[in-house]
Amino acid sequence: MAKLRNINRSLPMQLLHARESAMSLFRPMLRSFGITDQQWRVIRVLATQENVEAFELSQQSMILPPSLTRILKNLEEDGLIKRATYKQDQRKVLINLTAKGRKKYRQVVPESEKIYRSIEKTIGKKELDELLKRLIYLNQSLENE
Amino acid sequence: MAKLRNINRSLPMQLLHARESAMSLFRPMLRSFGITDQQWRVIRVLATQENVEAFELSQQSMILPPSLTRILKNLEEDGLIKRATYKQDQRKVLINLTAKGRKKYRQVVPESEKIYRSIEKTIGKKELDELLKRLIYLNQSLENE
DNA sequence: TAATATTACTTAATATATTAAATAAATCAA
DNA sequence: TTGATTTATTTAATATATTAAGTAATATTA
Repeated sequence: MAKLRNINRSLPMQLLHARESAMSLFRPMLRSFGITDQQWRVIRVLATQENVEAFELSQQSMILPPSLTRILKNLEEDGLIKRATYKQDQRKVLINLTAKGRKKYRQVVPESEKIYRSIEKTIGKKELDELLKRLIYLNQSLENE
Repeated sequence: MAKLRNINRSLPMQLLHARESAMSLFRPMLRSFGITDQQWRVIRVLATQENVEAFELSQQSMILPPSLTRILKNLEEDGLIKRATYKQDQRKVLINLTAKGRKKYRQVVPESEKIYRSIEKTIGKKELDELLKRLIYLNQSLENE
């Protein structure tokens, strides 16, 4: 039978594995704050920018527009974000954190950093930097395909 | 306000980005064969082993048991896999590819390898090997946390 | 050996992912 | 300036992810 590379040599599988290994460290913490992984991705983007358009937010949080629509609906119901239509272009939606959303961000940040530093300690800062550098290079390379 | 590391320095985000960049190259091909990413993960595990237990398959395909239950149901309906209960332990389910499933595997493998080689060409074999090595190291390190 | 605990898997409920189609506002072209 | 096209977002439909709870079979233990 035709043979495929071993699963250990599969880049997509190793990336999935690594992502899961990493997120499994953050997930319980995020849940303890009542938010999902994706909600946190949205919040952290909004924490450093104001009046972010949905498409821009979609890109930065790596969440496709249809998923983002629902996530924003839930975050809005929870009072963490608010939407406003952009007057100059009524198609666009501008999104911002509410005071409650910013508070949530401030609460999560130190816990997140704590976990991140424990990862850094486990594999070593040098190794982590090296890995990040190569991931960024991969992302840039595959983007211009 | 408390500040979080830039998103470019976030390992989980870069891993997600990389995974998406990679999968976006494979996805259209898989869809053209009528299978999802996850179905392909299941099929490729089954292609090299017989009578795989559900839990084992779950581990190797990186799919949680509840998701796997549904995926197996769909694959069974499509006639690509078959389930059998293990006589010695009636709790267990043994899963195998059908002839149709093996045919699907044989059809996808060369296309998959083609894409993989194009990635290899884009970022360079050496760089890819280096990245894989570091990902495997990360996975092993985080596993024993 | 009957009560209890564990194991392997499935169901259920809610959230997200993916693809296609729909909608409404803005832009373009004849 | 109106009809066609594009843009930004949402709906819809199906598939998967996550967590908790349920079920049936097996293993343990008093």
